Amino acid sequence: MEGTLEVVKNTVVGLLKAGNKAEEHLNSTLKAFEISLQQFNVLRILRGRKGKAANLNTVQKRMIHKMSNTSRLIDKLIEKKLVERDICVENRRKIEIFITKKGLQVLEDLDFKIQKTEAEILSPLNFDEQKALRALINKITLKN
Amino acid sequence: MEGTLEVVKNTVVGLLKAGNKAEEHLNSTLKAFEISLQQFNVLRILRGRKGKAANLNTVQKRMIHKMSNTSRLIDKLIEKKLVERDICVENRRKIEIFITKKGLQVLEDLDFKIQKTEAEILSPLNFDEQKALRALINKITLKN
DNA sequence: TTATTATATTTGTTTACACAATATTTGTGT
DNA sequence: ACACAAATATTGTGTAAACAAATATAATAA
Repeated sequence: MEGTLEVVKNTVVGLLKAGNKAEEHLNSTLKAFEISLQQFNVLRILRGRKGKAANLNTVQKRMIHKMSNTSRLIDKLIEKKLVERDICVENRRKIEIFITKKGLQVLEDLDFKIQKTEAEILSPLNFDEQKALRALINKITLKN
Repeated sequence: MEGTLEVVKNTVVGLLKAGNKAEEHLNSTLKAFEISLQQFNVLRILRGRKGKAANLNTVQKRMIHKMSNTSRLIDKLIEKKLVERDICVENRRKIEIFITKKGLQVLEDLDFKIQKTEAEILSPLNFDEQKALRALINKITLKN
């Protein structure tokens, strides 16, 4: 009979491995574009805002990696002219970030390749299994 | 009707987020012991060898993060006297790494705390769900 | 044997991360 | 209004990561 502790441990280790494997896959796809997964993710968040700006705080909360210096990540995207940064007029502590046309273009160029990579990552699972996995993962992530 | 692409994308993003969340949890538990998750993982791999040495290659293959410079990670563990390194006599290219008594002691001190953290990570799931998650994740990880 | 190729690990270097400290602006209480 | 606390973002600094290049040993072929 399998012990509870073992299941927990193996599941967590598996989760870490699966996450890292997915990350490696995606990073290797993104590498040709000289863009990191974190940067890509921020771009996608900004695209999701449909033109509206987002302040750093909001971006940070939605990021995959809860890194502490999002400022510098944004700096890198600005250097590449993929996003722009303004000071928020209502609250001058905040800044507003939005994606540029070039940023949108880069995302468009990437979309198909990333879709393919994502599909590859989940290829061992059929559609129902993918949905099941997502449901389980959401329970973990959304709670707390 | 939900599109396939959306499911794939959301599942992958969820996987990344869940993995990173778990990593943060574990790292914060390990922080007090001034040991990183990667280092901890290597220690657990070595403990699993029950005294037998492992060469770097083997360790690297079992690691969660497929980082390119495991040498320096081992250096850190040696500095802390948690592992030792010998040159393999049969094949002097290889090195043999094994965990010290101090390393085993540190792991023992950590075991309960890590168990608790792991349980916390999976706490939104009941036992059957945890097993289901593990099965799905294993399919992803073991393939390829 | 000698040259060539493959394997295993280490080292150099650039870049990114973690964490703390520091502005800067806003909100609150007296 | 003023002092003090909270919110928001940036910067400084040490450490670890990514990636390539180098080293050392072993295996193979000519």
